[in-house]
Amino acid sequence: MKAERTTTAGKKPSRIQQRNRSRILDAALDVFSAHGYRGATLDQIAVAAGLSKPNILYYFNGKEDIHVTLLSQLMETWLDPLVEMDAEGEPLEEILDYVRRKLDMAKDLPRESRLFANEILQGAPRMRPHLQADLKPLFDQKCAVIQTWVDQGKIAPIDPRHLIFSIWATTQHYADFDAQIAVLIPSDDAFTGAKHHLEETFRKMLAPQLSDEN
Amino acid sequence: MKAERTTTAGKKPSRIQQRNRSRILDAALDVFSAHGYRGATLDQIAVAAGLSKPNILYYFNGKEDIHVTLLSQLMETWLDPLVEMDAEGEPLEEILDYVRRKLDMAKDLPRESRLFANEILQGAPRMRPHLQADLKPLFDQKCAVIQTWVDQGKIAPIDPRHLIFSIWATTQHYADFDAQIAVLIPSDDAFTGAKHHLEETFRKMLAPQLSDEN
DNA sequence: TTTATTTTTGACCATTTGGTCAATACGATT
DNA sequence: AATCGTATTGACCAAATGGTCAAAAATAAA
Repeated sequence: MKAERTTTAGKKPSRIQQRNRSRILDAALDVFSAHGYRGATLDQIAVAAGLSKPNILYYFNGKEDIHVTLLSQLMETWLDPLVEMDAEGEPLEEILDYVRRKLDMAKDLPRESRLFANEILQGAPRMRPHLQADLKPLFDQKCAVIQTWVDQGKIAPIDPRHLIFSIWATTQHYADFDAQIAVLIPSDDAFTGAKHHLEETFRKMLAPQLSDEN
Repeated sequence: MKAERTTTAGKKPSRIQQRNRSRILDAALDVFSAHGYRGATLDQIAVAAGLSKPNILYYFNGKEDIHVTLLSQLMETWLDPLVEMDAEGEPLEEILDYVRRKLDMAKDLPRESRLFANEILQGAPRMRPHLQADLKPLFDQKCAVIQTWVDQGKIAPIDPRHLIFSIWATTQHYADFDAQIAVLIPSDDAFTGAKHHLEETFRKMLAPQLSDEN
């Protein structure tokens, strides 16, 4: 029976273990997000982490194990902004806040955004289970919430599913397609301009039809 | 001096040559768009093309040559919808038509969309020159056109650059993130729903401020 | 039918890459 | 200081992969 200190750590992770595992994960995030799964090599990750390759295999069962660990961790962070959207809050502000959180995320966590994008682009081979188990229920639930807002006339009649897709697409675009954007506009402008633009855009998109709203 | 029948074909390409080159490119589009540059192998491309690996190296100078050829060809197709946007046309309709063309493109050419997305995600290592030389000037020119429409009050005041980004993001999203969308909604609905949603969205976004328009 | 030219391929190669392993260095506990 | 479990690594390995090449087919030209 193997030691197996990776998947389900038998006991408590030592100080040094915790430090090295997170070093590796951070390095791997760099490399995977920049080159994709196949494009990343253990040697690159090792160098970036400041550890030897065998040492990395001491902390993780293999390349895929690192990648999966990364994606699993990411999922939580990734869904959080949507989780926070409150059914009890003021509809328009709730959605606009969601957009803001998503855009901040693209700005502050571009590596994570690209890691995710890469995985989905390749058909989500290692992530579909997570999507099914975690994203789908949350998505359905929040769609229902938005639908009630629509039904109550609090926001314009809109398909909640495509609204969410639009939010994902427009915000993540600034992280995922950064290389293209950098060619087209001064890169420092991008996020400040985007913030204003998206705020205005979604405000107009969601403004309830003029009639007798409360 | 080498034969060099790849880059700048010295003479006229024979029937068989033309057929095989396009077979290879089509197969490569499949493989590259599905696995990314590094993830794709010459063997996969060879099998998909129904040719032997050495035979493929007979028609192209190497893996990178195939990839670059593909990207170069794609660029033209990819920019076309934006090229067609007519400065003389009716502003709102011109932009909405652009959105429609872009969405049709995501629907009909998902492989191309993913190939492009993959390349940009990796930092556009092989495409930045093309972006600078082809995309940038076109982008600037069309931004100027849209800006005049804004200045004339024909459409709502909006940053043309971010408007275009939003169009790219929302349309390409349906091709690039297909794997995710397929988990969330019945896949056949996606594009029809998207068409209506995006039409409404951009119509609202661009509706000129209510005042005395012509 | 010959001859010249273009295609095609089996057999190889050098490198890269994910992964193993025995041996060594290290750190805490007694 | 001796001991024991934890960390670390140099040396390897097998498989995968991009690419080469000389020889054989196939095709076109004479």
